[in-house]
Amino acid sequence: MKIASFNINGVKARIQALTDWLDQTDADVVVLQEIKSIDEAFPREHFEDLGWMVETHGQKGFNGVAIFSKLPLEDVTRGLPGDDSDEQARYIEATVVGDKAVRIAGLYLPNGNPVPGPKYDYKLAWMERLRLRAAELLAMEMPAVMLGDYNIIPEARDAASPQKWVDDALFLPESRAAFRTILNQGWTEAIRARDPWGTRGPFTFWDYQAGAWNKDDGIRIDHMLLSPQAADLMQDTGVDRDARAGEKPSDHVPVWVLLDA
DNA sequence: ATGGTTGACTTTCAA
Repeated sequence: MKIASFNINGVKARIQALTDWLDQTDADVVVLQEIKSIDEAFPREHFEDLGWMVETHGQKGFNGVAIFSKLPLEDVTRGLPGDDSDEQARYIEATVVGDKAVRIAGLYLPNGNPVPGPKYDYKLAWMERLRLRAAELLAMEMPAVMLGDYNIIPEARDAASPQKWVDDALFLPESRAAFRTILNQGWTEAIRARDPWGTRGPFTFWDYQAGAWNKDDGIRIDHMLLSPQAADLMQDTGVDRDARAGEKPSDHVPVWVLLDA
């Protein structure tokens, strides 16, 4: 079972680029972030006609997540537990049944800028709720993957120019500590499991501004966390960097992990 | 060089 994540930065603007990428990936399951669409306006039939089962959790204008699958989906839930007053659409879960059942959580973690302020407070509060949900997923003792746009630069080597990010919500010590606390529950970060000693990158995001892509001035903020039962099944993982070089690209590229499941 | 670009959806915010 190949599982991928892609922050598409608007499904309407990205329908061609997303369709082209889906056509050449051999993923079985794809989680999407920043669909920037309400459920009723999502081009569901376009993707269903391409063979995908489509589950969305959208909102007007911003945010919004989705799961596409070519395998059966069960027990779909929308929203991150822990705050009934939270109206931002950033989290969706489903169980995908291949040779084995895998619980998939697709997430779009808050950006948190500017710091300090209510947006940063919301980011940290959201991460605390994610920590609690992550512990519940681990307690299931089944293959589980939490993946998406974490808006966290875990370490200096995950940025081409780390000094540019020292005051940014993506790289502040409190943000990184909250991410590390979740990891230390027992999750395995897929990319680092493949390449634990890598010195720089691989990057998953390049700003549209200031020629960041042409200078390879990127950061690694899209992550895949595997439960121990999922980590035991990992066969390969990677980043589809070429997606940033196409026509009208997203500012993120897809990341993926292959499980023996 | 304190800029620059993109998307959704409106005269501006979010990233």
